[in-house]
Amino acid sequence: MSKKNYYQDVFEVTKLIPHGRVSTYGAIANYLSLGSARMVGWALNKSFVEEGVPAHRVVNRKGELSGRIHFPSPTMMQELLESEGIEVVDHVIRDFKAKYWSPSEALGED
DNA sequence: GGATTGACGTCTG
DNA sequence: GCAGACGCCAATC
Repeated sequence: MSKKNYYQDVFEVTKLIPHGRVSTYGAIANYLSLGSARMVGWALNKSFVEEGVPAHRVVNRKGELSGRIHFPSPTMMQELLESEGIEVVDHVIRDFKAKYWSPSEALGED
């Protein structure tokens, strides 16, 4: 079994998100060719079983913390993002486009 | 084993 | 430009 499960790939990509950056479900889904952004969200739902997965850095295309409700605390996600220097207003990332990080950037990380 | 749901995204009206 | 509906694919009930 050299190939990991698709959600394991989601964990890996999510872990690759730099500090102070955020990514979207669609970007990861597109990068992993999952075909559905929902798969990413569902996979991240299991991310709690896996440690070291900054699921709080993953938001929807609108930059909204749509998954905050699945966290131990609905404010934990925002607190974590603010702790990384990401401004969050009304559960929405400010300058989301500027904080946006694409998994493709991991290729030329260097 | 079928129907529903789900941390979303894109299209059409 | 905003709102509503549909599609994705897998897991859970």
